Amino acid sequence: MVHQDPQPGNVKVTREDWLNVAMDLLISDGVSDVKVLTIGERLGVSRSSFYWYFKSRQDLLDQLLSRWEETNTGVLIHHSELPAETITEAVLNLFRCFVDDGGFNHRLDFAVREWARRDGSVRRVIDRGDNARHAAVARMFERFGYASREADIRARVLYFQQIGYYALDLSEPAEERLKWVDGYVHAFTGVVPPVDEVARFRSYVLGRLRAHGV
Amino acid sequence: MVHQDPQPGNVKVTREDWLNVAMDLLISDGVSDVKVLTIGERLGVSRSSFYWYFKSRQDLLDQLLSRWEETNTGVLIHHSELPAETITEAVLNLFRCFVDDGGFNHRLDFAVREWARRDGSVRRVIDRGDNARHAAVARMFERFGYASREADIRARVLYFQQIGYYALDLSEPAEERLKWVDGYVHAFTGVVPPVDEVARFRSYVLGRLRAHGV
DNA sequence: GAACGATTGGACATTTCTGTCTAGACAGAC
DNA sequence: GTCTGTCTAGACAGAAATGTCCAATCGTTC
Repeated sequence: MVHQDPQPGNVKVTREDWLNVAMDLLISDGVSDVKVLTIGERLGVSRSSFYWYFKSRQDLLDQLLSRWEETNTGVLIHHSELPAETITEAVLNLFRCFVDDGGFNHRLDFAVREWARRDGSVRRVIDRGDNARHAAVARMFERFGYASREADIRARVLYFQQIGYYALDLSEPAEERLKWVDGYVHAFTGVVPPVDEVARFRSYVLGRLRAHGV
Repeated sequence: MVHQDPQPGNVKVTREDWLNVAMDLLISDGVSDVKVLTIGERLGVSRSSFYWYFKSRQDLLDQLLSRWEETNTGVLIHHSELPAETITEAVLNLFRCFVDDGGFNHRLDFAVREWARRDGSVRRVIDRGDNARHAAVARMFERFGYASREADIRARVLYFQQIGYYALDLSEPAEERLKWVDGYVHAFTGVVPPVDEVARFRSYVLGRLRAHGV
């Protein structure tokens, strides 16, 4: 929305502005509502100048998909590789990316998944991401001595369950969701998490909440 | 598609025909592609006669949502209540509704979930269904002696994971998926399933597949 | 301060939907 | 056999989208 260095000539918005508003629309309303007219109206700019920056609507959508690919999957993999003393701590570290603001954006993830249901090329991009995510979580379990097959299954249960949670689109307040954390960790790892690990996670989440004034 | 008893007069299609084709479209292409023209073309009938049977497109959509409500949730709850000797057998019984043809239709479920993301009234119907499903699975765990809190969490892990599996929309062949069954049951219940229970489930699924000539 | 060129706006064409209106077709009742 | 009520087709209107064309605008450069 902010134009760092105003371009020469009669410029009102940049290509980035178009992309940012398009991304917001994709997340909140789905790909079918990413419309040139709507974005133009939000930017206070004529619809036709869109075609200066993009070849077509499809061109814009391709850019959005590239953006998605760079964000969510990378964040999740990074968190799965965070150093930890125990498997339970590793799982709690992974959970952090689901509560971090700059972390995993589940609404974006589902907007893209929905899109993929009707577009084969998007489907392929998603499959690549899901495989990478599952493999990263499985490696996390293996690092703590789980045999390859068990690590694979536990990674499936953990990752699929997390995606399922977002698929349901529950609007559970964070305090409510926190109540179940130790239970989840136990179910995912087969190990009861030490109380101090869980306490550390709880205060991390609550701190985040306060920092953003919820 | 079949007209049991041909209606009097100049009748080509019935209200049911319109609804069936609309449901197929909802499942395969999503609610935004449930279009009067498209359905009419598939039925080989003029678009305008749609308005004889339905007040408007919205009227048709309301009917589709009612149909969904009657099917998926009921099937899942029924399977969660099937008699079993052990918790592992009970979980395997529940799994059956995910492989049965007349069972849980996951593509329909996601078509409706996607729809709910942009329609508050649909959202409320879905929430009701999800609560009922989760409660049914939790009751299943309680029946086998799990304490209320643990039953609740295990129900979440199981149900959310299953929904997550379908959210990913993997196209895993049944044989591949079957490989992990005992691991899943173990992760969900904390109990290693007896080999004969798993074998019974396997042959049930494979029998189903053969019966439908896949 | 005039020319330049990167943007922008408005008019136009086209497609794809929903919904309305009216005349016609067709089986069965009389 | 005509009448009646139940569907059906086609013409029309209108909204919402995408994409094209060309003239207008406004810093920058010379």
